[in-house]
Amino acid sequence: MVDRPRSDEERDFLASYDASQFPHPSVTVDVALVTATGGRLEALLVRRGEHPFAGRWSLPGCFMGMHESLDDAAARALRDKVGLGDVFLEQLYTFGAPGRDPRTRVITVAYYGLVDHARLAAARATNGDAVLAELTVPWEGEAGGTASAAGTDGAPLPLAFDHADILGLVVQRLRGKLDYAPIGFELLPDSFTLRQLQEVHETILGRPLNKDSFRRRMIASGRIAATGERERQARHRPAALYCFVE
Amino acid sequence: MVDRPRSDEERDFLASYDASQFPHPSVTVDVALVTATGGRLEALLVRRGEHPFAGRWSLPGCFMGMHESLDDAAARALRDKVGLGDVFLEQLYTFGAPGRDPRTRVITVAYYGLVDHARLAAARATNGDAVLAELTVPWEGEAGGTASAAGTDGAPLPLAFDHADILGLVVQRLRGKLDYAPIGFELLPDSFTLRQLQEVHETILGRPLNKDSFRRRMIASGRIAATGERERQARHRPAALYCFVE
DNA sequence: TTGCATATATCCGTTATGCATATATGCTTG
DNA sequence: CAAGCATATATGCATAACGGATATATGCAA
Repeated sequence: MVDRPRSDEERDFLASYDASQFPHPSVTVDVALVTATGGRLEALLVRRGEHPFAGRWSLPGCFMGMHESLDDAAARALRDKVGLGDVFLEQLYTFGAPGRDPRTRVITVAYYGLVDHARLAAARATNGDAVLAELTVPWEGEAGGTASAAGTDGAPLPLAFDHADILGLVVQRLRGKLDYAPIGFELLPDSFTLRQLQEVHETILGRPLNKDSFRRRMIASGRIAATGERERQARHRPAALYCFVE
Repeated sequence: MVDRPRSDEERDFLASYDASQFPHPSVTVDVALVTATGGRLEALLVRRGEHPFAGRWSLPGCFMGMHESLDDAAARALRDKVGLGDVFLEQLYTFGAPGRDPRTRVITVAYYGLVDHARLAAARATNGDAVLAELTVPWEGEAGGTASAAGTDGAPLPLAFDHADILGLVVQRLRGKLDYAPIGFELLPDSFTLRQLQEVHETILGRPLNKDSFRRRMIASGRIAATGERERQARHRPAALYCFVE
């Protein structure tokens, strides 16, 4: 990181610095892995086997290592707990309310990851403790809605810690970034039709979009390019396939 | 926070939990106090008297207390180090690269605060170790530019830790949020003219804006209301004064 | 009283958008 | 093999947002 010449005096200071003189909070990283499919937003949740919140559902996460960056810790949590690598991952927000973890003071740096549904479903299938939960987030009542999670049978899944707040903020962030950041593409496979992209946008925003205007905006945005291929196996005129560029 | 009935077993688990079994990083909060005036973006920096980075300039900050929220810690840093309260304060990003602090592993939760220039200049005046530095941030080269700070004489002010990155991200965030979040108003006194508001926007964005279109957008936004008062002491037709609503 | 400098209002051409309509095309079905 | 289906793609048009120019208003200074 920052590297510069140091005086002898500063070297002495650093050598005698005692970091343990004050109590330190624990720091964790939690990752909200989100995907969109069939008009639904889904997140991967893992069942907690141990206290606290044993039996409830939580985001995959881990304690920070002393020598890794925050981004690396998030990627590690994803690899170790979900078995996924090479995922779009971005820091979301840091949650540190006293009492959010009943064990001790724990500050968590929340990340969100975006994956296309097929990959996430495959990753979930190899993990017996994980589910893809459907997210419901009301449109922000100023404070920003908290999320509700439901299983495939529609039954509500109780969440651990403040993870409902984290998931709520993820969806809020996606809604806000959608039209100026290339995040919709991360929820689709490498090539996709404009209709698929529109469905992803509508799922995140929770409202229908005008088809023509959406097509025009996307094509004019310069962020997608036609692959020359066409959709297959559709029982109607096949749509052109596009891919994300730049 | 989260409160729910607990089993005896869980109570036992919590009672015997030992948080000190693993090493913990230190956690700090840093606040980038920013204002806009005369076409310049300025941030309040304090001179570090002690190692590490003694003599360099840094953001006001403090170590996290064990029983306060992150927001409370940021407000405390502002109160204790700058003497300011009742400031628009929002979490920005958490920086935790290993080695960003040569003492030990320190993760910092960065906040940004927005104040009108008169208030910030007054606060600075009561603090001999502080300066208002002019910020220069190139338009994001993807990774997001780092900021350069300069004193009133134009001389560059060397920054401590990774605070140049933090300040760079602040400006980037302001640029991104400016047209959908009410942040411009936070940099002005309670009542202001449309030209002042436009200047703030132009300062943050770093480019001139169309005057008529800006007026129309602001008035149509419903976020400002005419106070009925008019500008005074102008050597031309006085502009109507507006205030931020809701 | 006159002129200055800027605020405020009006007008207009261009562009983005919502909406309707027309045409194209791979697949399915008889 | 032909007709029909369902959706993609293209075109046209009314409306609203926007950039830009022009005209008028107004407090202050000379």
